[in-house]
Amino acid sequence: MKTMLKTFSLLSDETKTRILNIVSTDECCVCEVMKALEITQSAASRGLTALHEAGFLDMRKDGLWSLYSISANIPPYQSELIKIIKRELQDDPAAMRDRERLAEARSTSPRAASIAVR
Amino acid sequence: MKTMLKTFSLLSDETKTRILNIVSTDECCVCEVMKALEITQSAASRGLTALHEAGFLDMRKDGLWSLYSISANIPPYQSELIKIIKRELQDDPAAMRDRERLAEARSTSPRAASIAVR
DNA sequence: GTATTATATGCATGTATGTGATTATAAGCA
DNA sequence: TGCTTATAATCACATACATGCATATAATAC
Repeated sequence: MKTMLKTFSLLSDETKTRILNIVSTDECCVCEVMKALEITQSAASRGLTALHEAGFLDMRKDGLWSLYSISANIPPYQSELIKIIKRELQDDPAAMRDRERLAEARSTSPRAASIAVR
Repeated sequence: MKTMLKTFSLLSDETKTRILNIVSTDECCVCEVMKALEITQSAASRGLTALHEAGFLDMRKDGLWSLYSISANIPPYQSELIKIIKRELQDDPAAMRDRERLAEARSTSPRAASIAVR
């Protein structure tokens, strides 16, 4: 029960929910999340770390970048929560701007080249 | 988005989650919830009121009693959240005791008679 | 080597919220 | 009219936590 409560607590925070929403689409580094959500580097890093520790996100290092993506092995209830969030944020104005700014950040960041290669 | 975040915040609290879990089975009055969870009357009333205001529970008055039950018309995502909670708490020790004490409270409370009639 | 970039973390602060104790309201009963 | 029971609301307090700022760490480039 404790784990589930912690998860709900995590998702009751707007920043973490918005982060989860954009990372659920594509693997992101910290500075992309920071630019997409227009939040400080500190907030982006902490939000991603928390989602990683809660089991939502995988993390891998690539040079200077820490890359976060939806965890491959996720408990069923977390997977259902992600679905709920993605559906609710589909038409949300703030979330839509997040997605736009993420695309913009991706196309101009130093990572753009390596992303294009994938 | 705000509504969903508020809902997650609500469910990140153990008391409210346990309340929702037992009320999702049967209509309950405040004092039954209080006895089932072994919490104060204050905590039981506040938890039920919060779940009612969030749209999870309906409330009706019957004499001295305030009776709460799962809301008839509930948004899809809330209904999914209830399913998740019920599944996670199925084998939870604390939740199992809650259910046992609820049955006990129901069989001995002044409401026992009116329940039996239903 | 130094400089730059990306990320993580320690610290202090403000806000939100859960809690018990108490009080208020109100219905039913003698 | 009291008296009891059930519930809700107010209050003061404590805890949890999200945040920005500053700093630390680490990898890459020059």
